[in-house]
Amino acid sequence: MKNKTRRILAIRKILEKQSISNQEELLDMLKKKGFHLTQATLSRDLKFLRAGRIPDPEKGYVYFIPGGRIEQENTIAKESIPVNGFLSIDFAWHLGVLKTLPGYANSIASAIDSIGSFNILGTVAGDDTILLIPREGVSRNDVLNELARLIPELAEIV
Amino acid sequence: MKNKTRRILAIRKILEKQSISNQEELLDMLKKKGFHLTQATLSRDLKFLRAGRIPDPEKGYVYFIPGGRIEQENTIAKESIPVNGFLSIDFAWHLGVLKTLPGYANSIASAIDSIGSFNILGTVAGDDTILLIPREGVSRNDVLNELARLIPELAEIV
DNA sequence: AAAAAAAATGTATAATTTTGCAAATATGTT
DNA sequence: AACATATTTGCAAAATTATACATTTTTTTT
Repeated sequence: MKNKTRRILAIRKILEKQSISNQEELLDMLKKKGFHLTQATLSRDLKFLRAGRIPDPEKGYVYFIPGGRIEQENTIAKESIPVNGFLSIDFAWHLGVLKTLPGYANSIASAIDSIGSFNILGTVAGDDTILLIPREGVSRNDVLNELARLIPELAEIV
Repeated sequence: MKNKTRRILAIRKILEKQSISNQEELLDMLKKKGFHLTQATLSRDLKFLRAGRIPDPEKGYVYFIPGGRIEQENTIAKESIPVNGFLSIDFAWHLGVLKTLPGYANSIASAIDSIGSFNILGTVAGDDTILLIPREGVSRNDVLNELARLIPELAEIV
């Protein structure tokens, strides 16, 4: 099934970059890229991707993928940003969840790791979220106090 | 030629209000409204209007007019935008673990974040896996219900 | 108003896309 | 591994959409 996945990603990439006006055309491109499939499968792939087709003055009709989510994220960022990108922290059970500006999670997480706190077992960072795992028996306040060394804003709420 | 104009407007109005999945269907509606035309003309009208068609979980395929109802839902939208690439969800303890197609985790996670659910504290995305942290006291079903807004497939199992 | 030009439409058909079904692959279970 | 389940895919055919061409209708020009 890895095949389908790679293909789907390739299709998305192609559609985002070029103007494709029918499936036959896209099929050729995919074949040149080494994918082996039929038009029927391609039709299903496009459905899976929710790729639509819209009339176009130039090419007659053109396929497109709705939702450029990735681009939107890029524009949202970089604005009223606190220097370090930290946004908030919450706890659920024993876990801490930090929210950051998109793309900041890793650097903040690694900063947290670097303080080598005995109280903080480790962190897992995504793009804009950090999962923080405290050692057993460590209170939320303990964690907040540790973090306050890195994140001044926290000093106020501890 | 006044005819064409009235018809074009009627088509636009219909497409903005209802989900039409093919030209035959739209043709019937127009005929009931007193317009007399063939599918060929309708095809030309749709091209004139730049009306596109995109895959839809409900009706298979749905026509839309750029700038109209669906388009807005898909682009701007505070409303739920269906996401692609979702594969499965499981729970371990209080944590949800979503599997996605490779490379999709981040976009789906960010879609989840964007609905701003009080129930969902945050997510952490890898390449094809998302860790979802619910707020304390939130049930699995609560989470599933939130997610169903983004992932139509979930509506069935909730 | 007649002639010429342009636009709109239907018919028939071509082009394109979708899908039912069966076979092949892959995944999950015991 | 062997069996059961589920997913993916190709093939062929159906369904849908687009268009070449001829004809009619509308608009413009004289």
